[in-house]
Amino acid sequence: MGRDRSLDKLFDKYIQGQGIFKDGNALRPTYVPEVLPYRDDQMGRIGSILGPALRGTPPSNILCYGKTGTGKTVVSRYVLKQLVAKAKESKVNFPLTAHVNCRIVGTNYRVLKTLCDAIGATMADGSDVPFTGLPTDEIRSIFKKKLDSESKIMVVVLDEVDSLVKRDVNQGNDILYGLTRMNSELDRSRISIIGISNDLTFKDMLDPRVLSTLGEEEVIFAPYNAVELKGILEQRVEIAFNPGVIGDEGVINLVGALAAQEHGDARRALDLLRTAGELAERAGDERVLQNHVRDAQKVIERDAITITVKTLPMQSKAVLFAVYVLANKGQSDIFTGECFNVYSEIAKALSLDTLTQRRVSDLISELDMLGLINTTVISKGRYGRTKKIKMAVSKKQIGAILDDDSRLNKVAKEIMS
DNA sequence: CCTCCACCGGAACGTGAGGAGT
DNA sequence: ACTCCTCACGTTCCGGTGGAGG
Repeated sequence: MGRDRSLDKLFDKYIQGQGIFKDGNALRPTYVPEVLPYRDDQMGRIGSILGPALRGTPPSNILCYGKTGTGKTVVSRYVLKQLVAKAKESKVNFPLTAHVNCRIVGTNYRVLKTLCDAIGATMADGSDVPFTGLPTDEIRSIFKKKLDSESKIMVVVLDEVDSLVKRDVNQGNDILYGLTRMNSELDRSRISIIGISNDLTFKDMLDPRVLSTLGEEEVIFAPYNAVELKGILEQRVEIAFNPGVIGDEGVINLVGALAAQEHGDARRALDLLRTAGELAERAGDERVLQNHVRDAQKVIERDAITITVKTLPMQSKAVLFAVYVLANKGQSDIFTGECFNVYSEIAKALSLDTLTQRRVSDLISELDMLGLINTTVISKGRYGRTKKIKMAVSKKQIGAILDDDSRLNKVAKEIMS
């Protein structure tokens, strides 16, 4: 088989490390850099709250607030890392730490399981605590016993705690209450908790008893402004890309500007930069240019839409499909009534239950909230009052995604005619 | 100025699935 | 194995309404 010359050259670049990326991980959300710019206030606050741990005094619990991509997670990780390093260096009893993402580990049991793993708590026979099967009480006491035997202070970071409470108000409160109460059941060890939330209103859902202990200290994370975003990007570019790949100052400015529109979301900015880099790499370009960034934004947005549409319940898909069909007929003004009629046909063709118009009206509102369509309530005077519906994303894309669904695909043709 | 359309959107209720408690 | 709760998803019922046409 003959060798493809351009591929050959492309692969060479990887072998010689001459590609776009030097270390793409530096652009991932989990990366903790050596230096964290612009968050001195927050680091100082958290540091001074946790500081007493070095003298063996249990620190207060902390709640961190701020929108997505404002550095809450990375700051807490960073401070804990430094704290442990300092303690080891000074030969004092160093604290234990654990980081739990509550959006992923959503139940009491699994939170405890994560904590057990973090401190190496095991079953009586020395094997790991099982994923499931134990009564929650038992895993709780295993954890307690092990922690107490360590005579240490443990700092637990509960990332995205709000999702815990949102999923199940009662259970969420139980978990938090159980953790905060544990201190009174421990003899030689202490737990302190750092809760991270991007929802300010989440405090309202907390049980007052939980709130009073958990919210002893609060740290607010303001969004990054455009200048700060630029600084962060420059720092990461150094680590992530090979020299000269981002030659153009405009690239960073553009990424910063686009992310600043999204309330200064640093995660978004880094994501954008990474995707732009990947696009450049895939295209075989040697440098990342502004058009790669623009393309990257489109790719990210398109992926987000694809995921929302694909994960839609079947009924909602049918409603969306109805809007799509009407929009494809060249109508720009679609009203609830027509939409419902078309939906009914689709539902019949799909042998789906036909929902009532009232329910469909709610589904339409949901699609609106997801940003897939736009609706406005208007009055047609004599001819009633209704919602005017418009597609909010490109017809082509929606068409392609819905066409991908085998069930919809089958009925698509007969409906469209 | 009044009417009256075609729907909006709140409220209360029904149902089946799934989890916790016992 | 059993009941009891809770929740998501739907339904039924209904009062409310902006403005074109009379």
